[in-house]
Amino acid sequence: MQHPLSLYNTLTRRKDPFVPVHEPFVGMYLCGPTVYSEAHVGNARGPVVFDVLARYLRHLGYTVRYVRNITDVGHLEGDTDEGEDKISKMARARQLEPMQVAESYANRYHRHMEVLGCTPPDIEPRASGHITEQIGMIEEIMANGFAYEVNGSVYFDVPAYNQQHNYGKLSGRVVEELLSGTRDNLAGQDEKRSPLDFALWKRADERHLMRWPSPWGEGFPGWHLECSAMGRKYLGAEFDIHGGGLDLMFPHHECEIAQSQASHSHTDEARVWFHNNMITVNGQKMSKSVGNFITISQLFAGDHALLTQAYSPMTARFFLLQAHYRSTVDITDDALQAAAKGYRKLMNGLRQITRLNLPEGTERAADTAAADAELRKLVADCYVGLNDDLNTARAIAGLFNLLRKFNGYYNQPVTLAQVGEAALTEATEAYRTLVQDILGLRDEPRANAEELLGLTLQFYTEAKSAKDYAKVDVIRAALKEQGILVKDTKAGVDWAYEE
RNA sequence: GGUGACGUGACCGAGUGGCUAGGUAGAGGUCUGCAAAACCUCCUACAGCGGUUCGAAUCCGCUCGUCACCUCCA
Repeated sequence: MQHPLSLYNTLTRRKDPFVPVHEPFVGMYLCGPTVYSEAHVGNARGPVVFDVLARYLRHLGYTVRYVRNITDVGHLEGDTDEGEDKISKMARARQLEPMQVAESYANRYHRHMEVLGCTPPDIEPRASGHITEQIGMIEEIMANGFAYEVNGSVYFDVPAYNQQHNYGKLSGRVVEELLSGTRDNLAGQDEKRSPLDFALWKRADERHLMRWPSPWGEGFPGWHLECSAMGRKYLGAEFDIHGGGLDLMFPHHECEIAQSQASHSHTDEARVWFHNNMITVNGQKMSKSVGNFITISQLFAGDHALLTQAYSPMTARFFLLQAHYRSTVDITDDALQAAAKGYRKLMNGLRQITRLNLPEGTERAADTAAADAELRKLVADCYVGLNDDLNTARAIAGLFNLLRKFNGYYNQPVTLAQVGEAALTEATEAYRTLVQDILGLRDEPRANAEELLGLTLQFYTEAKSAKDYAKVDVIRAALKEQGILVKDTKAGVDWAYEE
């Protein structure tokens, strides 16, 4: 498959041409949500960007298998090993079954992803459903001498691993430097041989709600393990693209690579490690711990001190895609307002391209070569942007340039006659494809049907009192076409759905 | 402290050794009953100071500033 798509690979620190392991198949894995609280806008960036990547790869003709996990077990609270996992903690606080908490947030996450236009992943495995696989992986790592058991917990032996492999290859870290930087941070880590070691399996204390039997007693899996285990199960020992937020690069993804190397495959799990940058608020990373976050629900409702109004899901998607995924993007009310208008403009273009017909009596120019070439260049620019490390910002800029052309044709049919039919069709189809299929921006109906109906009934009432029965009949018939019955009652005009 | 990024016009935000980014906002114009939309024109910026170069916002150095990771985080 010939195409010039290049992606920046964190592992190689440069843009490399994308070559799948098993063409035409592409396996991609994205670290999904930990379903113990409401997702914020920052959490939406990865899925949106990864969705565009999946859409574009499909557009290029690949058969994509997209896996995104749901983390419903295990992530420790804080950096001590005494913590309880987040879901258990919340469940205890609310007197709920832990899975109830997870399920409820997972459902909400799905709704948000849906309205954000994210195609569901092909497989959405849950950590809790893959305990067996995770235990199996731990056993492999132990058998290879890269993990040890202490008091019912199993730890990954980073120094041992680093003697044969390179721990830190993804994030550019050096084990010696990491060691020197962690000296005063040893509280509660006495079970570990090295402070860099990380848990593969944790013994559950009596308070811990989520627990599973294992060869080492009752416990739960470590926080980096699920992705390695599930990625391997559904995508193979070496798959194509592993994505996630930049803040997962270390230690999470670093540990994933170590686990994969140490257990079985001697691969880096994925060929391309794909990291999106953070959303900032006033220049500072949006994060749960800092508390400067806007939840997705708050954004959609306009329910936040930083927001003057509600912003629709598609506005949010457009806003995210207007920046390149490897840049930080600062979220402000002004920026969102600008995005809302830009998004609308793009949507108006979607309707505009259906109206570009040569008027009766207008002759198409004999030689359209120049105009055709110009139009094709504008289309090509969009793809150049996408191919260059999925630069959606450039692609969108290209779309606006195209749209300006289309609007010009519409205003001045003379100029429309200068361009050939084939080139025009290509361009309008490219516009539609890029906007809807690749960027995944759909037209959100803006008009409120009830209000429009109310307006129509107002005209109906006015026509009636003016005894303009011709108009009255026209309105009634038109509404009947839409399945709406107008009802003249003593109390006034009302309506009902036709039964 | 270690490591790594970044500083673009009123705002957001691409990009790059020489060629218009784009969106939003603002000004003028065309169109229009008024308006809106659209189109045309304008506002032509790259933190500061040096250096390399025929030429740098783009490469190098220094200074200032901001941020990220090193701990749960997309």
